[in-house]
Amino acid sequence: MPIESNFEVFIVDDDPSIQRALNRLVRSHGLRARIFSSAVEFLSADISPDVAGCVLLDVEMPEMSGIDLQAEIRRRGTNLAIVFITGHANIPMSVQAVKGGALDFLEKPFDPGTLAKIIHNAVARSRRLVAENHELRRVQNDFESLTSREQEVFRLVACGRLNKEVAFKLGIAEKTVKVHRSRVMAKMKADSLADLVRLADKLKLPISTD
Amino acid sequence: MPIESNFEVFIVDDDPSIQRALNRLVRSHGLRARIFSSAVEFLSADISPDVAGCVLLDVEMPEMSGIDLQAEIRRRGTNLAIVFITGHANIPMSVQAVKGGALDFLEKPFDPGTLAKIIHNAVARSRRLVAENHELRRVQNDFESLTSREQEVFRLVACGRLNKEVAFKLGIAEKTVKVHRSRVMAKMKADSLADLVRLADKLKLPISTD
DNA sequence: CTTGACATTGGACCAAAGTCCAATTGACGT
DNA sequence: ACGTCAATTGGACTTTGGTCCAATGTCAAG
Repeated sequence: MPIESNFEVFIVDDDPSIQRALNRLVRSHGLRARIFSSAVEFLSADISPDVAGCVLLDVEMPEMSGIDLQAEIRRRGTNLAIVFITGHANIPMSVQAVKGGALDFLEKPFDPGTLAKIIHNAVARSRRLVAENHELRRVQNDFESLTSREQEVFRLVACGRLNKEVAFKLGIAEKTVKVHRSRVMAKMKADSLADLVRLADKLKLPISTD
Repeated sequence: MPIESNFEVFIVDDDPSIQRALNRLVRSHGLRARIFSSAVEFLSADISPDVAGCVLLDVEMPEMSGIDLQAEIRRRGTNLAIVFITGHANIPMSVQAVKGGALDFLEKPFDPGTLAKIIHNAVARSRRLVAENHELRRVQNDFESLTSREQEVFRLVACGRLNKEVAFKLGIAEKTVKVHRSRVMAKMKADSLADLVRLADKLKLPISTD
């Protein structure tokens, strides 16, 4: 199962022989791989959240462990799928890794076919994450382009409030609410109230009933 | 940290000495525990989705393994948090368990304090699941109380269609759509369009733009 | 056959939302 | 001081949505 491109594989392992072995395997599936010998080296590559890819990660490395690197990768908001590949691991480690969102956790030596399947899943997951994240940032940008008043109106309208209720809560005229509201619709690129509500949910705007 | 009641702990292990040990530990936290010696015995208890609780589960048991039981528990739609506790486990097992949604995976002997913290998390998770599930079923019931026509109107309205558009799509008068629509609002107990949209999303009604 | 649920529509209105055009007031930066 | 942007409001409508009451036709179950 050859995987299309625009998907990158990052190999992070301090053992050159493992690097080569993984690299060969990855290439045999028609994928490019970038190789890093340490966690910090990988982090310095500063992968954009727009990149779909997966990280083949060794748990035991000097300086920063794979588990720590995973946390840092998550913190930085990349959208890569993380697959641990390791020689000497224990249960708590693997549990923490998977609980931390790792796609899988393989022990060496591993079956090449297994890795192939996992990479296939990684493609699907990472691409989905990239797409969702991209959409979320678009929505967030639009939201930030709203003036603070428009944001208030947005929130209240998304809670299902009538224009007159919004007006009362904000102490302004209903007419003014209409103006803000229509600007909100335009700036958020929503072409129906249903749309707007879904955008509000994506932004996790607080939904209060009061 | 004593945990309030209306939370049940299920111990599933074929070793009586382990059963007793876990039971003591659980009771010391002010919680009742029900003890089962096998997976099938536990399944025959047929736990309702309304029960908040956690299962302390041994992986290695005759007949049905803990992992298999986990799958069955999930399939049956209970809302219990699952915690594996085991003596002889391996990495693939723990990975599969956590990927399958287990809250945690402990090796014997385990630190009692660790289990206490885990049970605390289990309380939070299971209660949340129960609440969410309860709400979802309420919404599903309401949805099923709609006539098929009302369901169609619901779907289209939740997509942001105007009454006149819905009318055109269904080949009926706009007036009729209004009637269905107001019945939908009443039956779904939605008091605003925003509400209705969120209910549609909970039900995962298909959102088509055509 | 009768009853009841469901789908449909009309008329008459009222309420809510959306649209143009126009205008005033403040704050902020150049 | 000038220009721009944000916030505000009015007037005048048009469009949509929602409600009440009433009525007709279908179809299946009792």
